[in-house]
Amino acid sequence: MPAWNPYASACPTRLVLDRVGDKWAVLLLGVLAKGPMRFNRLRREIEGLSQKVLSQTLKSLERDGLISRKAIPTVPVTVEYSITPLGQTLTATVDALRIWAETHIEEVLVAQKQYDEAAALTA
Amino acid sequence: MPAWNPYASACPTRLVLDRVGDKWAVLLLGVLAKGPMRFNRLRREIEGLSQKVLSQTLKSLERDGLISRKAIPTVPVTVEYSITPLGQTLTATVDALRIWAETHIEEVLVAQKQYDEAAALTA
DNA sequence: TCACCAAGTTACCTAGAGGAAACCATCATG
DNA sequence: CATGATGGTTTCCTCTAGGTAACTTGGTGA
Repeated sequence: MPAWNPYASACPTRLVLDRVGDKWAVLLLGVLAKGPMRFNRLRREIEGLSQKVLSQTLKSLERDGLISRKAIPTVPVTVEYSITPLGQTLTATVDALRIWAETHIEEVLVAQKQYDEAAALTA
Repeated sequence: MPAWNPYASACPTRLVLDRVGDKWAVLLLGVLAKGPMRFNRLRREIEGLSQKVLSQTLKSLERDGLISRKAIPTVPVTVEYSITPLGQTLTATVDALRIWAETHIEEVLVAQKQYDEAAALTA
């Protein structure tokens, strides 16, 4: 195993953090983890997500092998997106993060409150 | 527990993803997990990190209660940053992500290669 | 013929993140 | 007196992510 260098874009840590740090990518993986879905359905399901960004995000997720795209020759053609086994393993891991957040959010909020109050005194 | 809404900035999921998606924040947590460190030492340790962003990132991490700041009245004054117990639990969780990345990077790279080759054919 | 669905692409614009580098205060040393 | 260390703040500038909205392609039905 090479010494991973987080500054290099090729570092796997950076790759996964890029995905995980992307709000829409996480949301998409979460939705698709529940079952396959078509393009416009995803758009309606995830409020606030524009066509452009949806298209971009789906592409990069597909490129990473986390989701797969299947064009079905209906008329008009429908395109179904589904999560891959690889994508499944990632959502499982991201879930650990979600659980951390739900477990510790109170502590974070308390810390923020204290910090802000202390800052208010100084100002 | 309320139904967490990932669109709201108050959603804990978004909060933790904001931190985790921040390259420098993750790097800082990683370094501080190994032991306390002073400002300028951090700057030298983490190549490419500007003073401004270091300062900003340390502040937000401190505000979230993930690290703590201690000014020591030496001369010139030294400021020591260290990870909190709360921060420790987060780094442990983020490690799961790092492990996912190291475990599955090969699959992702293969997927990307296949995707790019297929795209090259179409073009 | 016109209108409408699908799934995108493209052009345009703007706000914000982040880098570079200068500036600040304090004290000690040469 | 000037320089260098400490730990920052401030200004300026650039670059890109992402939003809006219009356009595309192809086929179907009114």
